[in-house]
Amino acid sequence: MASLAPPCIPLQTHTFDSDSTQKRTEEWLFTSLKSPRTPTQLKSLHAHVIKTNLAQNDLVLGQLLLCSSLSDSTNYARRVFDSIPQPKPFFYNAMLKGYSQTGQPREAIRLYSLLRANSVASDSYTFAVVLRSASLLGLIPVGEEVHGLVLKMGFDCNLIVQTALIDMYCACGFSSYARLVFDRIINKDVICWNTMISGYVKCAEFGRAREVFDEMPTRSVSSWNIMVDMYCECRDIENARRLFDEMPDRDVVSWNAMISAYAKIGQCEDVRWLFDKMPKKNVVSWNLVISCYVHNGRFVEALELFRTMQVSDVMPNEVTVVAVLPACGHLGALDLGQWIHGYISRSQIKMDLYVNTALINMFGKCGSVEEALMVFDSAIEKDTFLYNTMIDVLAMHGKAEAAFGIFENMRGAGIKPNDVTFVGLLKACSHVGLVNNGMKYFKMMTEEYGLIPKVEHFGCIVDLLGRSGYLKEAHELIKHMPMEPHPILLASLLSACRLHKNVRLAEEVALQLVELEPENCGNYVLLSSIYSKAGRWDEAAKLRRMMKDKGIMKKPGCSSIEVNNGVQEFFAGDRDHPQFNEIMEMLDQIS
DNA sequence: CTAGGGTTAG
Repeated sequence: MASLAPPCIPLQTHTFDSDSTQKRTEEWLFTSLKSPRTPTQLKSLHAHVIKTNLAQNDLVLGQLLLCSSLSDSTNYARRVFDSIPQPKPFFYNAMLKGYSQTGQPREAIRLYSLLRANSVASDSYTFAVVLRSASLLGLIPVGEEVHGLVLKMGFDCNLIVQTALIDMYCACGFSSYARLVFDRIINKDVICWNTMISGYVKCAEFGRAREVFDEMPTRSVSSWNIMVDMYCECRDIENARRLFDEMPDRDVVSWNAMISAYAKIGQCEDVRWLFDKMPKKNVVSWNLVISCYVHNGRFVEALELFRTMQVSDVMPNEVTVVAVLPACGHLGALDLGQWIHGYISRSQIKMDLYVNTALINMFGKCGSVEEALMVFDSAIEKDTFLYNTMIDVLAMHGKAEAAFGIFENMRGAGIKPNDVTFVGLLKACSHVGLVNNGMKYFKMMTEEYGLIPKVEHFGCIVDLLGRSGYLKEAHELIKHMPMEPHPILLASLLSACRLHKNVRLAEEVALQLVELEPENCGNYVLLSSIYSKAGRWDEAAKLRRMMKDKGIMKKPGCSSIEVNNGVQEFFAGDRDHPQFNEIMEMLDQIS
């Protein structure tokens, strides 16, 4: 949920001299509470409310609640709410509104139970908010109870409540109940129609959704957007595009929905073409293109686009930084990563779970374990993803003990490890050769947590055994795995053979590997280097000839560095760089 | 009512 809070404008000065009457203070408070406020401002305003005996004034107090709720300070609002002896129905609604708008449906439902327990009157507004929360949580019992009350109290002519009911029933998977409500409404508005259509889409009843769409007397842009989105979900991009081209008007959402469709299937060119063509872009548009580039390994372009965004009129948000940070990580662009870290602290971007995870991952990939740990320690909320990432970063840097420690913290905090957690732990073991620990975690994962080992886990174990010289055991494990041997496992064993100079097994594995993926140059290179190391030059030469005959090219190695806020990529054997000679001279000097 | 985000074996 995006922050509704700041920019908070400063409070207008108000003096409490003899001139300032109660009325004027009241007016001042009321205006001040119309805009979002920082926690400090709220506190001082609340103090004034109490000091001036305005706590009896329902209007001012209600406005204070509403203001706190909508300034992302629902906790503060709740404290004020709880200090009121008998809150008026309006206060409940203000609180409910806050919970609903800050994405806390669970709290909204809890407050609603309190409202029912205290027999406080509800109105159509209460019902609409509670239904929305129930729909988010899929709480059909609450939804049905509210439906009963709505009928009993005669709110069944209220379009907003009816629409909320349709949404709730569809979110809980009962589209037929929703349809019953829908059919009884006489004067349906566009939102009501749209809710029915999107409800059918949510229940994966695409044919019905289309029927309702075709029946609509008048369609809004959203109606079309829902349909475009529906076809995207069915992976029917042709129909999505047909509808997009057909629709009479397109808004940002329409363009973004279409861009998102192309992004999902990795068509960066179409994504970029639409992005450049759209008349008005918002933050979602930028995020879509950036993340599309990143997901397709086009990190340099992603960073370039991020730079362009900074000089545009759109401000980056949480999603933007989560999208660009992996690009920094992949390119090892620590400077830029650090700059983004600072930028987040300076701006209104919240360090949520996603942002923190992306930061830890980026710092880890860029080699700064210290900064990764700093972000980890400062994270207020920690979930499985965040722990997994931290464990993985420590494993990557050979800090096995620290990784184990984080794992223990995780268990202590009651956060459930998943299969990825164990990939990290096993990786930590294999990097420092802790065979016993590795076996312990492998056992723990299956026996204590009931997780089914995947190729990734076997990969770590093969690596762990192989590196420590248990080549035979590793080979046996691959043979007896419950799944097909992934080429990566064999490649891992092959490099272990090279490490421990076991040419006989290496040959066996390499042949199997070459059979499995004949087009991969790496396998030939590895085997040929094993032959060379063992002094079997003719076999090595034979292999290279074989590669040539099959037309297998060695892929150039690639590395990148940050230069003046840009990222330069280098390919092995690339002599086309304009400053090639200077670079070589510099390299000579360095060595 | 509609669009965007994080961890995974060499």
